[in-house]
Amino acid sequence: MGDDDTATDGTATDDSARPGNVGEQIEPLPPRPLPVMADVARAAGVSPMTVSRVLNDHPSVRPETRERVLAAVAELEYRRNPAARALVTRRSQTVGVVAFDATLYGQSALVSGVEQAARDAGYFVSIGIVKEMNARAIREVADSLVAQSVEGLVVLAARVSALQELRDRTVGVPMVVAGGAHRSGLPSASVDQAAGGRRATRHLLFRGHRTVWHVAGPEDWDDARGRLAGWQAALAEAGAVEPRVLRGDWSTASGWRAGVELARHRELTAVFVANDQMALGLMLAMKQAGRRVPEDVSIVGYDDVPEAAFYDPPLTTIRQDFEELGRRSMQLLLDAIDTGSASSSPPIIPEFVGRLSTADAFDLTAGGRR
Amino acid sequence: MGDDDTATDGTATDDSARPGNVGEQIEPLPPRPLPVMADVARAAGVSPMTVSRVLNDHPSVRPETRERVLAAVAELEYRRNPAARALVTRRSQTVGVVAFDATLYGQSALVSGVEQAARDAGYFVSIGIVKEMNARAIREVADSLVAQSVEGLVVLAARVSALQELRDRTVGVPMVVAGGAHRSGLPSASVDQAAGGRRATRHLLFRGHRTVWHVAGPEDWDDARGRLAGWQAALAEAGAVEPRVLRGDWSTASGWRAGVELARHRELTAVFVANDQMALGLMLAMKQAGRRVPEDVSIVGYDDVPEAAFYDPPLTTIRQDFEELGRRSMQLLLDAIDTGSASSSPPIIPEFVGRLSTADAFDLTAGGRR
DNA sequence: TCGGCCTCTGATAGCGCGATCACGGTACCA
DNA sequence: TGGTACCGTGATCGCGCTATCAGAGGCCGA
Repeated sequence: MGDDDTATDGTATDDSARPGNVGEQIEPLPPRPLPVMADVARAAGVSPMTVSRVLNDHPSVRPETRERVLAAVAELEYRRNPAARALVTRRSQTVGVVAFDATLYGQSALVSGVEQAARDAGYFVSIGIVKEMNARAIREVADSLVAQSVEGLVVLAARVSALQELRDRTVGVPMVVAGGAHRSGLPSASVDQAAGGRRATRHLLFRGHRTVWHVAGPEDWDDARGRLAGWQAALAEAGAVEPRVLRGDWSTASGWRAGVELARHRELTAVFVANDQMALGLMLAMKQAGRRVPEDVSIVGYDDVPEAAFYDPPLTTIRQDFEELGRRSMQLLLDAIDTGSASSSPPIIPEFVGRLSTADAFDLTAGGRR
Repeated sequence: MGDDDTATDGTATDDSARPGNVGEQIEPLPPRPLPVMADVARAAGVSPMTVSRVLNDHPSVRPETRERVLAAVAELEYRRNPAARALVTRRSQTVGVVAFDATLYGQSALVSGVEQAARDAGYFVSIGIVKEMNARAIREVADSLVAQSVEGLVVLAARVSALQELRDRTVGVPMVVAGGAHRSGLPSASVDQAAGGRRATRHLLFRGHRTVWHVAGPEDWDDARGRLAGWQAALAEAGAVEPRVLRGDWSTASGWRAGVELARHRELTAVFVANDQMALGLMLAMKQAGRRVPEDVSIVGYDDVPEAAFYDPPLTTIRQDFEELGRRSMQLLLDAIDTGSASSSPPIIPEFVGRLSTADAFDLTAGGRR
């Protein structure tokens, strides 16, 4: 191929089996003769500068000149070299996205929204996925993205503790958080989780349930905290007793475990679960324990994943518009890139979606079965 | 794309409020005084070239010189400018991923696998999401990624027709397909879908079911074709009659619709569904129609999404290792980038996961209900 | 008729890095 | 001791593009 692989020489070549860090061996690819701006300029009979102006939509170019240039561009199938462009403009036209476990529905939906908004704005999206959502891992990924010259970062719904640490030691580019980050002090676009939690809980209370149990998400996720706070607020305003909180980790399995535990509480008639996946697990555990949904136990989930309408029974839940959230985050980031100062956008109010997993608490009010 | 938006001409300056395409006004960001290689060189008392060599792990640098340089790098928090680097090496260290609806479990899991493998290899991942999986949309996104100088592309499990068209008009960089693409002639890493389909079907036949119905994925997805072919093969080798194929679009809703239709066939006792989501919808439809799972109807899904173990009943399914598939695709792509010639890797054999959605066909063999 | 100004275009000079070649030094052999 | 072989290092140049400024030409009003 190309050539070299400079390691030749070698008496003591130590070059192989080197851990993949800073250096990495970069062999130039065999040069394909791509046209450059000068080629276009020649073909169009103008100077390279004029070609540049045309491609940048600079106003002061005569229409016919522009035409000639564009014709030459099309003819040669010319494309600007983004590296050369980035070198001189100091703009990479790229933003980074830090995601946690892209297979979580919320995360992947956010990625979609962010990607779409970025594309619309002429930006590329470079993605980094962290296995564990702690500050060190996030920082590591964020740094690598920054090293790649992203102009800004979107961090997808992360742990509060991690965000706080991120806020303290800046990464060098604007950063926004998609999803809850109220307490982190970082600019963010978010959903009003407390409103969602309140809505879910009120629905169950209005249905006649004496109180509502809650299976929360991990303690240090802002989203989880908001939903929990909303649940507490709704119980308080109704004068209902607040049962002990159970914790899950968003996974279906953790919801099932919570369900196994909750099924022992025979007096329980209503549960608000902090996401749909956990609600699915919880419903299974309940049914396995002989408690029917919704006849014996009413359940409300959160997110409205596409499958939720087809759970058995179809799940009453709170819908978050993740794509919109992604778009807003991106808009915030673009503003921050342009103006240098980032702000937060007002929270999106989530939407109640009534399905069949909740029922009136007839039995209780009528003193029936329990 | 030629690009342009030639419509300018307009005597009057029409430069504001222009739709965000090629041109985009690029204003330079306020220059932050980042250190450059010369700064490091000065600090270390060497020439820029030596700094470059150290950072590229070039062998011929005296260890103590290297130390000095690395100390200076750390001191100044120097990071190489990737644009400048890319300009001269002609390597962007970036690969593109074209995904279709990132919220599909398979797609997002693939993204995870690809990202991880790319990161391990020192590459960045730029993502493009297509709304519709046709050749035009894919090509558009692929072109934009190529315009961004990605060194290669991974296309996630796409439609056969789209791939064929892609193969014919090359995009200019190596491309591999993650997921089925046997028939497309493009290099790919894939799962042996036929083996999976056969396994699922055989399981049901061995359980005593006279035959097995199939809810397939979209006709022009290679994955869907493979599973269907495996199903047909298993039926044929067992001498079972082959029922009419139903089609879904991978969505839970489409599975439910298929279920509504299948529930009318009272003689039906076993269904192999081409993915778990559709299986979920189908199970609900069956139950709504009064057919119990698995007592009346046995169901096998495909994918083993994390929720499948908590469906009601827990779903027997075929597990695909998406992350491994993503890694292999990336490896293939890296090979293609290095050697210029792409190959396919041997298909991964999916794994059978037995759960509770399938039962022996007692009734049938005993001539019982139907 | 001329100067001034606007419109359009081009020449030049980097952006920050790595490839190349040249060069001073040391080690080694005859 | 001289020559040869490196080894480690630096000077120079160019990657492809855009910012800047200068300049050619045309238009207008004085």
